[in-house]
Amino acid sequence: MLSVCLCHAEQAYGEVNQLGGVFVNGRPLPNAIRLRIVELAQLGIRPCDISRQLRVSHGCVSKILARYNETGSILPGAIGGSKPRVTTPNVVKHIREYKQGDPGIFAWEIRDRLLADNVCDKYNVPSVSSISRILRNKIGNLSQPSQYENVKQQSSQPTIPYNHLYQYPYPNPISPGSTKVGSHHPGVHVPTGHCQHSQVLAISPFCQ
DNA sequence: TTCGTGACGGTTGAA
DNA sequence: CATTCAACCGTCACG
Repeated sequence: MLSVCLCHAEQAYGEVNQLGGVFVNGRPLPNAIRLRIVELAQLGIRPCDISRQLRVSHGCVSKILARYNETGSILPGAIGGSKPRVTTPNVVKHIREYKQGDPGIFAWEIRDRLLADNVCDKYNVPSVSSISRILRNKIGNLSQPSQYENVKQQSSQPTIPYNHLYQYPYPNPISPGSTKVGSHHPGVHVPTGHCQHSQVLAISPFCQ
């Protein structure tokens, strides 16, 4: 019971599951635990045992392991936000082109051109304020915004990959979070490294 | 017994 | 600035 690392006031709150484990409803498990799940699995421990040992539901263990096998990342998916409704990648691309062709162009002019060029129709053309926001947020310095349209990659490496404020113990920069496809060696690439020799089960190499 | 799955109640964050 | 709402979360229970 008192083996859990409550080091700090951390997120000592939350709810307790059937196995006695602490979790925060709606929030991802801490990276430290996600990492342990993968590590134990690589050690040959069965998912059902991992579940009991870490007190994480087997459904969750199953999900995290499956995701790791697929993407090579232990990180949770991107939560929140909303998909572009009118601001599709294609629209953004055109706006960028218009802006590059005429840096002094007004948002309303861009809007007109989107319609004129049939990039959008009157039902899905972005509002002028949306266009302004696009110019500000996505285009900003139109110096050399990389030609390729990495549809959803662009926001993956601004600063820290995940949770800057959320009080998760962040032991190490697991997989860079973004370039998931990079390591397609599931089962060879667990970013251990810091778990020296001490038994992997020690729960608090990184409290705090 | 183990494990995949999906409903559920929850949080997040770009638009 | 506040609101929307679709994305993801982990747990639980079923099969």
